[in-house]
Amino acid sequence: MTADPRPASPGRPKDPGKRAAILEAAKGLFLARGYEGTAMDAVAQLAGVSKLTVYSHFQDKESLFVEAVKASCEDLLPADLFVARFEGPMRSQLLRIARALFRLITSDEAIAVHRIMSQQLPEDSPLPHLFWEAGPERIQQAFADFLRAEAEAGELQVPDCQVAASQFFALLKGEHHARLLCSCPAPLAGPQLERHLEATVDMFLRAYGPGHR
Amino acid sequence: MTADPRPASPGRPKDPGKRAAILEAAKGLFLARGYEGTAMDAVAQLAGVSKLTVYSHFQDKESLFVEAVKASCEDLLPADLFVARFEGPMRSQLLRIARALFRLITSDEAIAVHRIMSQQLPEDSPLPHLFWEAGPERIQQAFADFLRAEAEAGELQVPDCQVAASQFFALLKGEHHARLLCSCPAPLAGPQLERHLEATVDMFLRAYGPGHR
DNA sequence: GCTTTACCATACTCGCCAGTTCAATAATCC
DNA sequence: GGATTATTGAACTGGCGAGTATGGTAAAGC
Repeated sequence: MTADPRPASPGRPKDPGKRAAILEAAKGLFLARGYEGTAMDAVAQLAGVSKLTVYSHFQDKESLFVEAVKASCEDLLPADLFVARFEGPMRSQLLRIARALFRLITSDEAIAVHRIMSQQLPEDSPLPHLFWEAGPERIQQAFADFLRAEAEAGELQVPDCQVAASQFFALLKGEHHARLLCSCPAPLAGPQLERHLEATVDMFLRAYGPGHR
Repeated sequence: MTADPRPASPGRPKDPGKRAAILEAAKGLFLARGYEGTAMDAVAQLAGVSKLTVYSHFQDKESLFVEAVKASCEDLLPADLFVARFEGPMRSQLLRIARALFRLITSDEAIAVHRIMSQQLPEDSPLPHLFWEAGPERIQQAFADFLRAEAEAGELQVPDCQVAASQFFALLKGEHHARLLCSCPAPLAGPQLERHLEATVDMFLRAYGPGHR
């Protein structure tokens, strides 16, 4: 409906390619240097575009910031859910999920977005809710659904799937995620990473595995 | 040794009260408004002091910032360890510890410090390590020691106390801490809070409680 | 008394940056 | 063709804020 191929206005149409380039540049700079640390001139230059063009596509710096962060949030969402297959023993499935999610939430881009959200933004900014519901909330919900299905199949004993999903993510993020946010990372090489994932899954299974009590 | 009552220099000595006032004002403003959002004039005014006095006590804005954040970190440390008493059943003890720690890490000041640490600071800034070792690291270490003692007393079965302590904190922070950081808090009133604490402790006990396997 | 240093108030310099103005050129619709 | 709008480059405005300069007053040691 809004995809009208005939532009309602006469004259030269705006180049959507430029808009995309500006948005891409803004995503990179805002995530890397923060809001204050990013000058509009820098965005224009990186996008290969005049500053006035930036202001013709976006009302002001704050609008551009919001659009850029929104776009980054959507980038992070792996559209396909991670819980497609129901094969193999529970521990292997959980390990596979844990591995994928851990890579996602410790990615440079995810950490950068998380940092942006941790600044104190204007009181009425829509970004926090937007981020939370598009990101953690949605993934956690999908995982809770997975748990519910497995519980009904008798593979798990989970009294409250929401709580269990929340706990799983808390364990998975663990100390390392907090350290990444604080730019105080402990080196987490391959085998240590795998040990962390196993410790997470094993603790989860001791609490909710079949026949635990 | 450095507490020489005789000032080595002649002339009027610096007023340590002023220095403290400046530092106090800086702590408040930096934590509330961030580095960029805080003007030196504002610090001076809030401290009831001339701007030049600020610059006579601290070299520049960045030095003041570092000192203020360092001081805030130390404020957060409850000098007395929380694991003094060994009375009552394990679940009650853990609940008591969880309650105290949760109040600490979700306090306004702790969240503010956490936010500061989440900005991307200059590459070589000493703050992240300083914060981490004075804060989470130390508390977690104390808790690990507590676990070790209990394990030796047969109250718990903990193969790796460091890992277990880390997991306990991850669970305790949980979803709520992340939401606080993102200014996207879910209301966590009294009874829900207590349920969260119980869920945390119960999961921990299922994993490491006596006779779990 | 003298000297030295801390403090105050004000005004100032200077760089950074958001946002605008202007004159010219390019693309598109009629 | 003409009208309309997009885009450009460069110069410009205006505000904010870090850090400094100046001239004066107050407190300490001698």
